[in-house]
Parts: sequence; C-alpha cells; structure tokens
Amino acid sequence: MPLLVKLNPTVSDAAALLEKAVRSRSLILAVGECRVSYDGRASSTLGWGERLVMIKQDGSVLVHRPVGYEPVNWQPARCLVRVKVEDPKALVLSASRQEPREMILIEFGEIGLLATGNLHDSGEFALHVTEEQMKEAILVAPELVEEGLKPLEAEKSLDEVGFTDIYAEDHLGNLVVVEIKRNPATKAAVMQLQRYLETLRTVVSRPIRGIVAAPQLRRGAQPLLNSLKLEFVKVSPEGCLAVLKSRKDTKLSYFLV
Amino acid sequence: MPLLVKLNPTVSDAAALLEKAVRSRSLILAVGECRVSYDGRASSTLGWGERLVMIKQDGSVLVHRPVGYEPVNWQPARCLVRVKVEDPKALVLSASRQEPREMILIEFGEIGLLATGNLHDSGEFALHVTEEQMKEAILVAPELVEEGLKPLEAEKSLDEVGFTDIYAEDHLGNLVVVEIKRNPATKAAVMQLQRYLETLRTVVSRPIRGIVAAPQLRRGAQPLLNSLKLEFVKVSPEGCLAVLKSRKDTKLSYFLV
DNA sequence: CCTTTCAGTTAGTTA
DNA sequence: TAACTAAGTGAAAGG
Repeated sequence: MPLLVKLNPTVSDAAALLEKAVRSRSLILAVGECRVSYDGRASSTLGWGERLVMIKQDGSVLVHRPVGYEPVNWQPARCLVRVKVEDPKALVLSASRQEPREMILIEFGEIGLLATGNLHDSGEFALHVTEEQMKEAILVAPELVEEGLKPLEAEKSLDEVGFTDIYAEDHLGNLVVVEIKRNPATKAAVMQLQRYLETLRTVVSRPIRGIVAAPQLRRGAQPLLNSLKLEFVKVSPEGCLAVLKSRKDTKLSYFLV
Repeated sequence: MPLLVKLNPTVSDAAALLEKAVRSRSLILAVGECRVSYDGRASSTLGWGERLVMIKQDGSVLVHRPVGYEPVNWQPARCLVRVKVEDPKALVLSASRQEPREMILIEFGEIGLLATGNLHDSGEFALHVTEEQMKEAILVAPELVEEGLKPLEAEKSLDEVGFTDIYAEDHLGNLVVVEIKRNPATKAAVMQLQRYLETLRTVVSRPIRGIVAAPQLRRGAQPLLNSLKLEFVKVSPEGCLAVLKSRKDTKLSYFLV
C-alpha cells in the first residue's frame, strides 16, 4: 500500500501528482477547497467550500461534503477524468461520460491534503439473508424444516417484537410453531419460543410442537431446549437464499408462459 | 482547514488520534487494511483488504473499496462511533444505531494514512432543471409545447402526487392538460394523465386534449398514447434551462430571491 | 412520527 | 443492449 501524500501542495505540484495518478488509475484523495458544477440529466452548482474529493481506481468520482451519507456530486465508474491548469492557480478536474452525456467540473482552491496510491482489495464480501427472507423461504419450501410440514397462516405477532415465526401442521396433524433465527439461537430465543407456546396453549388444546429454526444453537441453548421439550432444526441463511432464488425463477417463468 | 495527518501510525497512535477525532466529531479518513462485519436489517462480512474508511462530522461512516460508486459498508448519520483497542494490535471501530438496531465493526490492520480535521463548508448547492423548473419554463414560454398555447392557471393537484401539470387553451379554444416529465415518459405517466383527464371530463364538458411533455417516450408508451388519443411533445430540460437562463438575464432579481 | 414518493437514484438480472 | 427490479436503498415531503 504505497501512498504518495502531499500536504498543502502548490497548484503545479498538485496538478503533476493528479495527472500521474489519473494516468495510472490510482486512488486519489484530495481534501481542500473546491467548487463543483454538474451538467447532464440535470444540472447543479456547488459554491466554494472544503470537501473531500475521491477518484477511485475504476474512474468513479465522488465529492463528499463534511456531512451527509451521500456524495453531493459524483460520476459513476468508467468516466473520462482529465486534469487541467487553466489560469495560473486554477486547477480544474473534469469527469465526463456519455450515455447519459454528462460531466462534472471540480475547480480546486487551496488543497490541504492530496494522497494517491493503489489499494489492493481482494477481500470477499458476503451479504447474508435476513430473518424475514428466511421466513419467506420456509413458507415456500417447508421441507427446509421438516418433510410433510404444511404452513397454516401468516405470523401472529402476539405483540412479540422480533419474533419471526410460522404456524404449521406436521404430517401427524400436530400444531407446529417455528421460530426462525438468522443468527445462532441463544437461550433468550428459546425462552421466547417457550413463552409464546405457553400463551398459545392457553387458547389451543391440541398438541403443539415448538421448533427453533436457526443456523445453529448457541452454547447453553441445547440443554434448555431439551428441558423444555422443544426442538432444533438447522436452517442456514444460504439454503434459504437458494430457495428464494429458485422461486424467483419459477415465478418469472409463470408470468412468461 | 487544519488537518492532522499521520503516515503508517502505530496502533496506539492511531487509536489516540481516532479517539480524539471521534470526541471532537472531526472528519476522519483512514486508508489501510481492514475487515468489516455488519449486522442489522441484514448482515454482511467483508474480508481483509485495503480500503478507505471515512467518518464524517455528523457521525456517518463510509467504507469504500478501491472501486465502485457505493460504499461497501456504511452507517448513516447520528450513529454512535466508538474506538476500541481490544488485543494488542487490534484496533476496532464500531458504529451503531438503533431504529433500526444495527451496527458495523471495522477491524483495522496496517494503516497507511490517517487524517483528521474539521472541514468548513457553507457553499450553497443548487440543483437545476427539475420538473418544477420545466413547468416554470413552459409557463413562461408555452411555445416550448405548442404555438398559440395559453396557460390558464396553476396546478390543480386532484390528489395526484408527482403530477406536474399545466392547464392551458390551444388556439382553437380547446382545453389542454400538459403533463411534464423531466425523464423519458413511461406508460405509468401516460396512464396518470389518462386518469386525470377522465376525472376532469366528469366535471368539464368542453373538449380536452392531453399532452405529455417530456424529453422522450419510453418504449411502450407510444402505443398506449395512441390508443388513448393522447399526444406527445418533445420538451428537453436543456431547452427549458435556456428559457430560464434568458429570463434570468432579463429578470435577474427574480432568481436572486 | 409515520407513510409515501422521489432520486442526476445505482446496480444487478434477464430477455 | 435495453428493460425490469431490488436496495441494509437514503432523503424529502406530506399527513
């Protein structure tokens, strides 16, 4: 991670460093005064102020104000970035693309920090499925929990917060309550299911089974589960994801018939 | 713009600088190795790699990989940021919020650049040529839509949200409703105009024309337009901007309000 | 405070 | 390549 860093560079220094970095498609960070104009799908102007300008290694350009999640101005990847020194002391950076045809112009004033370098990032990013999605998947493919399971109706919350559950019937006709956890189920989760079942048994006389569906049981949850005569079924977010994907496919083909 | 910059800081140096910056709610830039985990509405993990971590002055946290417009992980403004040095050499940054309850953990490895400071940005941001402004332009220069068109009155919403429209009379005295879209008009836009006209025709007996004024028609909108006997007129944001600009020259005071 | 709608949405997927 | 859809959407506007 060799970084080239300049503090309070002159215009010519900054221009030289920027041009080199743009050519080599390095990451560029510039903290300093600038103003920005944009023209394309819409048009905008941004007066002078201190911001962070970031040019990424794929050519995307981001102008960030000191507050706010979103960049105030930007340009997506694969745009053409150019550095110009127009008048003495006027360093301008342009980023343009076509389709749609648009460009942003960033005029710099005093720059406090200019840093460039090539970051190496091969780390894997994995976004996991949500509890709600796991529930969806189990409703579509109840065999993820147990063969012969038939979901009865949608969630009845009982004012329980964070309780993702499914009502179902097993192949013997027993009522089944499935509590879904995306993360390893804790003793608290088991107790939550237990309280739910207790409430339910005051209004339903038929036998009720309680199943915790989660990727695994946290330490200490298994003994509690046994003593309460509840059950655990391993259901992984990944397996649910696969079901959701396949369902998407079938749904799509249904509409295309 | 006093910036505090450290190159290749030690863990303890980095921790000290980070803690101070977090307390004073300064902007923080950290370029270096990290891995990230997120848990909340969904959950995600991101393995080791070199990234830019940015903490803004409102507490928003952004983790940017060297490519891509969007941050790979983030936390919106007003979240609680904490710095921890857990094991020797393990610098961890956590950013959490509730509603929804979620948090990200950023564990740092080698840090190449750490910069903090308070940026001062009072520059005004103005986005031009919105749909509203296109409406302004057409009210000023109705010939953008049709020669002889005379606007009658300002918008009557009819509970329609997002319906930017103009009432007018054509040179034959027909009532004309113009629906303005800054982006290519979709079938939905056409249907919206149609529903509007249907409602209008229940209370007005004279002939009414419906015109979609947009830079272009999205695929599929033209046949629908034809079958409903509606019309399309190409009106570009650029043309509207030109009108607004020319008006700006003549009536500068209006825009300075 | 909650819901709805917009965005220079961006990004991914599929026909 | 173009149209469609989802997003940890975020942000603004209206009730």
